[in-house]
Amino acid sequence: MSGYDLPDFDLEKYLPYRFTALAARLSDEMAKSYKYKYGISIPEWRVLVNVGYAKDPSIRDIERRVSLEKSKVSRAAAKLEAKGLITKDVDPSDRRLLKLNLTPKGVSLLGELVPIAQSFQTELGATLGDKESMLQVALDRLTDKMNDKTL
Amino acid sequence: MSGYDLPDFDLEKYLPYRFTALAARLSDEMAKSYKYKYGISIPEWRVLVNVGYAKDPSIRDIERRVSLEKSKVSRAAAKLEAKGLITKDVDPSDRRLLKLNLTPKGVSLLGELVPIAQSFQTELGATLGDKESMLQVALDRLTDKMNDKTL
DNA sequence: AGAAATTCATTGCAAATGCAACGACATTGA
DNA sequence: TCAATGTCGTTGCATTTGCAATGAATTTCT
Repeated sequence: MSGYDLPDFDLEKYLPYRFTALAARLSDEMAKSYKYKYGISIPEWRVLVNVGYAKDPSIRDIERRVSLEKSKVSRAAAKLEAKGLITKDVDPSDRRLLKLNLTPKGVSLLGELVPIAQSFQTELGATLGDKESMLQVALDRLTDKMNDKTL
Repeated sequence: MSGYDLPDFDLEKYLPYRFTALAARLSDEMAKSYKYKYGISIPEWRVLVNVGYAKDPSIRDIERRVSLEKSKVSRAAAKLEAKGLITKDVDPSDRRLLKLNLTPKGVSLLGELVPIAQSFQTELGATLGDKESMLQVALDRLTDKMNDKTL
């Protein structure tokens, strides 16, 4: 018959595989809404939204929060700065750290982008119905689990 | 006060963001188990497992199933072939397609890798408890939704 | 205090990636 | 039938990425 002599394995339910595929689909779909129109890349969007919605994040903060390599964050931040969307200032209380902040231009761009993200999220919520809160709990659990591993 | 004049937005619950971060954590954690020891990369693992557990997949099939760029699949497949883990044969019924198959060496390697994936999956299942099936349903819904978009 | 170890952000460089272009094959439709 | 269109896998090339190394600042330990 067809098939090899391999252990049973249900690839369709394998979580790392499912999350990876779905995350790529969701991110690419969102990117279509801003990439061409606003000329920013996926890492730039991720950094920008973190600067807007986390308090004074450093490069390292964003690395941890978004699971984005610090060199990637650093380069995305440099591009956002070059575009006049954020500023980078050394943190006076710890001069190793940078405090990233939005410029008025950055605030204005985020103000356009966020509603797009909101409506995408709403759309996803609609397809999930009452399962969304369960999903959020499941994601919390898995995230905590992975945090423990990294300690 | 701190904060900018931005629309309300709960970044912590924003699904594309959550999935992306979690997928990266899960994949990297798994990769630690095989990357060094078996010398294969993440894309190689993904292609290999698809060749093993989907029936005669072509490059294009894998592209769709895994949301992996076809050039990425093509190059991963070339490397797996060079390592003697898979074969690539033109499909006689449609000579544009390749049929990817495991070699005995590939079967043997997958036979070692899959149990590692299994036990990781079991571990994740344990932290999710009875929520795992809900999670799978939620993932199904979102996947279907994204498939509709791409049509 | 001050030497050693740690933490941040940046950068150089080799490797990986994405995208468009290409050749081979298949399908459509006049 | 055969020209036009579409699909599949590969590849060239510019860009992006990851990783290790670096320099600056801080913390830890003796």
